[in-house]
Amino acid sequence: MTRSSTVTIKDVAREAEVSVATVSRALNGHGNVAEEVRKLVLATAKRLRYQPHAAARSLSSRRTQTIGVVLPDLYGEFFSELIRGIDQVARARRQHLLVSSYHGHPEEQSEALRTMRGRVDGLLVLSPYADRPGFLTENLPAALPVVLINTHLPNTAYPVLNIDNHGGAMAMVEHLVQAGHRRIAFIGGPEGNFDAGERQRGYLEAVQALSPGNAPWVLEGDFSEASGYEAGCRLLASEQRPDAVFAANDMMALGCLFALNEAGLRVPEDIALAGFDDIPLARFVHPPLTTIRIRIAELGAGAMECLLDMVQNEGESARPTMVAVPELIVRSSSTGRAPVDSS
Amino acid sequence: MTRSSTVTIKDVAREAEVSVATVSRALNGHGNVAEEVRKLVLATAKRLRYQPHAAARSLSSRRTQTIGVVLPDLYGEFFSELIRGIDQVARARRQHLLVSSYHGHPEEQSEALRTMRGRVDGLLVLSPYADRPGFLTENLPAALPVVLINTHLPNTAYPVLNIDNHGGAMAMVEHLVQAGHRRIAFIGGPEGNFDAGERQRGYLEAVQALSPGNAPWVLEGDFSEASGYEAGCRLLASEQRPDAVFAANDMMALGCLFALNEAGLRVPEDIALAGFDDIPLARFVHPPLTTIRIRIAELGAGAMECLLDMVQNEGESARPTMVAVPELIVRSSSTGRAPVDSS
DNA sequence: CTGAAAGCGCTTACAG
DNA sequence: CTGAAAGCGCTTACAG
Repeated sequence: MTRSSTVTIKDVAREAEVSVATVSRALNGHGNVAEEVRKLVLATAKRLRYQPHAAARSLSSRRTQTIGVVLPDLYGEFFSELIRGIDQVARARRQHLLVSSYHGHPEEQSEALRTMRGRVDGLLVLSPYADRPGFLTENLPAALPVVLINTHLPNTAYPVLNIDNHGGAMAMVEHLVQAGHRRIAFIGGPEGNFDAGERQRGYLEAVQALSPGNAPWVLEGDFSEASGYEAGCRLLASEQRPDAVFAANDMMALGCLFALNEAGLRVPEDIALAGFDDIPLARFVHPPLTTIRIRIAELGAGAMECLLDMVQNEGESARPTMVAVPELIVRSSSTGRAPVDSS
Repeated sequence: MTRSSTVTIKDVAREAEVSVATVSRALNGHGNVAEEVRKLVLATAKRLRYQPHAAARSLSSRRTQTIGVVLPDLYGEFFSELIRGIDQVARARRQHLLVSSYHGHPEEQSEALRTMRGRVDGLLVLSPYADRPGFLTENLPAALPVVLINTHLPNTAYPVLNIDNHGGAMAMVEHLVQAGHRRIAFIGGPEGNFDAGERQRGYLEAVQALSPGNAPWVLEGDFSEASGYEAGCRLLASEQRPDAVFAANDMMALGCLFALNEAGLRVPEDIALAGFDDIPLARFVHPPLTTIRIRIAELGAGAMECLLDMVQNEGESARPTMVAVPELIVRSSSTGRAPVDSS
């Protein structure tokens, strides 16, 4: 009556009347074991409900079969989606996932990185602090494979998977112009936010390229619904209304929509509206919101694939920087025609 | 120039000119180390950027500082919230989180449980298969502390944290009755779903107790928006309309709302409506939906606290079954008065 | 208070 | 193909 908790490789060896080395080899599928013996060992292990002790195996094999995922938070749709993608790949490739979130100070995060030693074969990192000099290199073993997600870290040796915010914003402006809108205002995101900056840069470039007669028109915002509402009010107070408003994220677009509704303007007949992110709410509001969708799960899955390739190839970085391509989602908030006289 | 990846306790010992035993004791805060020596060791470890190897430590100390979280999925608001609560406690108590999701067959899940050996000090389990005989006991070391979440497993030795679906449904019916509604219809959830069953049981009991003159009125549903819509249509086709509709979840309530809107009925003036779950959308629809909120993050946090107490107390189950208390969220979909002549 | 040594449960050259 | 043995990097009785 051995309890499953205490069955070790020794027990299996004794029971099968072979050495522990042979048990190890048979269980790990090393070719050099006689077929007879292999079968016996496997059967014995199964009968005894033997389960290798992960820590012991890690210690001698230097492999943990575990990937660490370092995120700023575990909450919300973005991270939920990201983890879903990561988890899919992890399961398919039989890896465990050690998640580590932090919120606090950089020191706390450094600590989180350091305690990963001996726990993981590689690390997926999404951190606002990743671009600090030494943050990664000083806290991580030099040999540990690392893949960065949505991190702006130029000249790094680590592969980085980013979201093409710039391209997404350009695609949106292009759509709005094609729909007949000329004067397109933009509600920006928080100062210093990289995603927000890239979206704005895309807007500015696209307007210049596709609607050169109209000067860009940028309103301040901070990604909150309230800031979108305020921007909408400012827009309404201006002497000449734009044909369309493009908000740097959906929440601000919804706030703006609220302001437009209050003022009795119809969307998209009087003014078109677009956002960025494709949050679940986007398709439930009236009118449903044109926006940019990012396949976040795919981003996570891609990062995980890349990382596992590195782990298997002993750190040889398989691919360089990659990018998640955003997708334009056209809904009715933008499909109305712009006033003909506006061009 | 030792690289941080290769600094071991031996290096620290050599550098500080003490034994590895002393280094270990100093680093782990065991009292029996001279203050002088302790300081020297700590300084040396810091200077060398020493980081203990987790697997080695686990192997000899039989502690991993890691809790395994076994969930059916990592996706969606429920799991996102649950993990958030679990993570909060984990961080506060300096534990790592090994997440394991599965979707597939019970065998796959058994395998997931078994590979936890040597990786975790305890397990948080939310599994539709947990009530199968032997599913837990046969795949887990008998000594491993386990806490079950939202699992219907009677007579188990494991602590279980459940959601009080029954009480929540009763509270909702009570609210509707107090708001003046008498004939209250119920849209049920999927056959065999425990949560759905409990909600329905709560509805039936409360109607019998609080509105004895009116027979219960249960419509079929399966938690999908579409099934809520269909139920709404069936309701509209019946000869006598109910005063209120209570759907077993919010998605069905929204589907029902859509059907009522189509038919030109006003909510709550013509018919009141309520759901269960308090999904984010619930407060954004018109009218905002009265519903039941479950503090999922608190559920996760409570489970984690309970589990960590068990781990620290060597498996002594601190508390028995506990329950997450739902909260009634009254919004305008239910606040209208029922027709006076209906009672 | 400190050190030498055994041991945790595996894997993996090294011989044969 | 197989086994004896060293070793992975720690912790922890056991002596002193």
